[in-house]
Amino acid sequence: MKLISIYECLCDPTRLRLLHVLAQGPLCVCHFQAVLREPQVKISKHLAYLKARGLVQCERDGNWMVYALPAKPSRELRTNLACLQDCTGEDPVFRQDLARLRQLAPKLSATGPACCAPARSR
Amino acid sequence: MKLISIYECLCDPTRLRLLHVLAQGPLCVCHFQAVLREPQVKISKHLAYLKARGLVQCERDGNWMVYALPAKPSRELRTNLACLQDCTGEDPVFRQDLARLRQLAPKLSATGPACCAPARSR
DNA sequence: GATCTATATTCCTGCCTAGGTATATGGAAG
DNA sequence: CTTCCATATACCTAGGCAGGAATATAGATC
Repeated sequence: MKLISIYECLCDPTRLRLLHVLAQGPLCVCHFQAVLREPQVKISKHLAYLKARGLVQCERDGNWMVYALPAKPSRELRTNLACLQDCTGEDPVFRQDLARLRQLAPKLSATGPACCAPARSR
Repeated sequence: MKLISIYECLCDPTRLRLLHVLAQGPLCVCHFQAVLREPQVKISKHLAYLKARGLVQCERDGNWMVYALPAKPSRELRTNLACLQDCTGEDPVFRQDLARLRQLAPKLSATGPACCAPARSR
């Protein structure tokens, strides 16, 4: 029953925040650290959890790992992610995450979703 | 963060089945036993879990405890229950539960949501 | 090859939960 | 008051997960 693994992913606040932010577009781990203000281990482990259950995909880009929602989400996943977006509107934690993500926006459009990228080939 | 407790409730198969069946209307514990074909302890404990988090309400009717979805569900709960209904369509387990519920229908309309009720005042 | 950086993994501890068995409760009926 | 029925709770065991600290890995740079 695959639905269950979706809900298992959704029943932790950190993972909800990750998915909520990911809905805005792909992101690398260190950007997640900046947006959520949580330690690297915590972020990495929750992303691994999500990946093991197919809620996110990832791709290496140099030193950085860029995470994204699946290109072709299942019907259940699509429905539930939409539902999540629908439920996060008022909560200050989610709003603050988005606010910090927006602060990163200029850097993102310069370098892509991978991080700070001081000396990278693009 | 109340959303989390909703998802905590949704991440167990038995609880999903209970909520799915409850969407059809209130029901007593022994009817749940018949519909899910699960032992009484299991049903009772999961209903208690749901109740503790406000996903169901209950009311005593003689010897029977009748469980129901909240009269005024929060926005998050409403959205997620709708989403759940949307995701359960094809799964054989959920379909079978509904089929067994329908078999109980004549008895239900005779006695109300409380059980077999051999000698009851209505 | 040595080093640095970003990220992943391992190990540990504490907590929560699922499931079962046995037992308790609370109301109805005799 | 005793018995019976439906349901709830206590107790136990095994497993999973969250979080942190320390360490490993993989690619880039020198």
